[in-house]
Amino acid sequence: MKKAQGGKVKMSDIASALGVSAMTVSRAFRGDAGINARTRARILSKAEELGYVFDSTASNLRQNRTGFVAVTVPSIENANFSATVRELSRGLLKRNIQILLANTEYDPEEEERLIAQLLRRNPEAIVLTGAQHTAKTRALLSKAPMPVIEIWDLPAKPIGHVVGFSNEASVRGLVDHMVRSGRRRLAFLGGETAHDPRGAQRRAGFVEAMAGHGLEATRLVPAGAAPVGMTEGASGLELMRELFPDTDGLICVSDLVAFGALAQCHRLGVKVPEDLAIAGFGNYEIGRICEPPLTTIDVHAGLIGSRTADMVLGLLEGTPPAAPLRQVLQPDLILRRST
Amino acid sequence: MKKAQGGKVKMSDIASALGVSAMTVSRAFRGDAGINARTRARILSKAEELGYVFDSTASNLRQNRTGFVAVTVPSIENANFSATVRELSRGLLKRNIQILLANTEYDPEEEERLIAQLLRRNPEAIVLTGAQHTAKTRALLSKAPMPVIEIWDLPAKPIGHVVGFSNEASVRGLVDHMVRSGRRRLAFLGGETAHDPRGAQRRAGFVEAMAGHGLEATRLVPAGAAPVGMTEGASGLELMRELFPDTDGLICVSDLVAFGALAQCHRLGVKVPEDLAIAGFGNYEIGRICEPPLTTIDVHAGLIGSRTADMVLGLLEGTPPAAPLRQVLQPDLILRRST
DNA sequence: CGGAAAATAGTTATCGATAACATATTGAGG
DNA sequence: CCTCAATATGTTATCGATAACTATTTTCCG
Repeated sequence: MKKAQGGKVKMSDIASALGVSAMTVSRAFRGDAGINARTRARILSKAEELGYVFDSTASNLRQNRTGFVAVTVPSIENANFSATVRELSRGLLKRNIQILLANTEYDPEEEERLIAQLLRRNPEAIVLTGAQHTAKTRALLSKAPMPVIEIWDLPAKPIGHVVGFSNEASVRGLVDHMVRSGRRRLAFLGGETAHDPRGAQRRAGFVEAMAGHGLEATRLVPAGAAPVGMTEGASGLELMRELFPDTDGLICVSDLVAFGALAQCHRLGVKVPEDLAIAGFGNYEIGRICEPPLTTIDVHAGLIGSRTADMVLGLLEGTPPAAPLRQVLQPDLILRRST
Repeated sequence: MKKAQGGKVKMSDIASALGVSAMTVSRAFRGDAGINARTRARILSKAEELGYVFDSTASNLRQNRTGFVAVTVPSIENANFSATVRELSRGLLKRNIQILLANTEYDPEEEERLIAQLLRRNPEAIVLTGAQHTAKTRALLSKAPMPVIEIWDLPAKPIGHVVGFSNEASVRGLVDHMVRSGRRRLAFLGGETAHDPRGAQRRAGFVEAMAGHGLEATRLVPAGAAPVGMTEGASGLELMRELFPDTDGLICVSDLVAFGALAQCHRLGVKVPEDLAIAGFGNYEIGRICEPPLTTIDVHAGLIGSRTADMVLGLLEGTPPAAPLRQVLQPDLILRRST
């Protein structure tokens, strides 16, 4: 039942059908103040009758506004990132702004290609998850006319605005907790690759925090290339027991990895937390449900999204701020029975 | 370092800088055949020098092509849907087509609002996850000039094209397996609400399959409104034990729910599969890792995405098919130790 | 009732790239 | 040296909505 007839209905069609001008129709659609209520009603009803669909491409060109925001994420399959995207999307919906989504697959080169594509579309703002970019990406974006927001990290040299938290400091909270409860032989699982900057920061935070307690952070277990998930957690636990059999506390780069390790402990008869304390990162739903539930860091992934949405809307409506905005969120330590 | 200078660089600026026409610049950018290689090189290098960024809004208007596809999902946080989106995105990237994403939050009214918005943007195609729509949505889409594809279901009255699988038939496979292994007092957890049509179909499939074995499907346990996850699985198991304590096999509306139930069994000392067999749906990563790993149905969520991408590309390039396309995928039964 | 302000609507030009058509240049063959 | 085709480039009009400006009608006051 596709519209077979050639010409599509446009504003001027409605206008001539009613003997008014196209401009009046345009005004009616935008709810412009200076238009007679009855005229407006006639226009809207005629539009409905003709099956008119507003064409935003024309409007986009004329107004130099597109009404969407470009968003890159390493992987939309990660529940943390998708929570951010969801809240971002929900927040932007208040102003009818939509999201143009791109997956970088944890690859800065791919990110560069995607951003080059996205820029051509004139998004109202560009939101980047992560702070690791190629030089060319940085160059492109620093010249871009729209706001750029890096989220999920606290870059030392931000391109524009920032909504993030400190991965290092968050891990410190976990280490402190483990040490406080008597564990000394701590290991960290994951985050060894340059390809996963957030994981690497968490691992760096681990090393740093251990040093703060006068402990050596020698128990660093690799988990492979990002994205690492439950599968890598399970195999990683085996590797840990092989390399550092005396470990009494394990901090994992994410709850998914921690759960994989926990499940493997189950299979091997390792008691958690008696034999081994396990902590995750990210406060995924699974950490709340599994047995024992996981001690973790809640990074407030959804909040990052909603705060970003608020920041975008603020930037679009108000006057540009003198200095780039930087919003630092405080993750929370969540203590559960796995430690 | 924002571009402070007023005017943005456009094709005609490059053109006049080189003493050629804007048309030639346009041709150079699109790699048009009839253009001198040296001219083209000069244009591209001058564009680089001036920091030119192609403006697709103008191109969109003139060519009546936008280069993006609108996609609605109930929730991007669901790993199954996000896998579909990822593969869809990946597949469309081959032709530089991007995704405009919208979350319906499992609400047909919200879907209607979103689709009305998305339509104004002239997407090249519209992909809807799910087949439950309001009458107005159906009306809007059946008049829409671009291809419409419903995925993840096999609607009786499709709007346009379809890439999906049968939820009912898939659950039948699980029931058959349970019955074959001697279980008779089977329960189904979830899918009772009209708000979650896929869950409802799975539950209907359960009832149907039980009837096929001459068994009564009286053990239907509600899990609450979509989205249901691990939390509802855990509470649902308790409810099941209260309502139907003699149950010996539990089929859950998803792996997440099944895992929640499994974790609760752990806590209550219920042995799986000895006391209770548990099966999930969707083949999420968690089902492979948890202990015991879950019997489930692999619906090939990623494949749905890549097949949809192929279908979209085919529809955009070739001549429109005489009849709407309908691609039916076959989910696989995956047997693991939880049953 | 006169006149100014407010309310309402119309005209024209424009956003930037590109389709469609027109023109200029080159080169090969006779 | 000329013709015709192939190659390379230029001109003009256009996609559809809307900003900026102008014109008309109403309203409301002294």
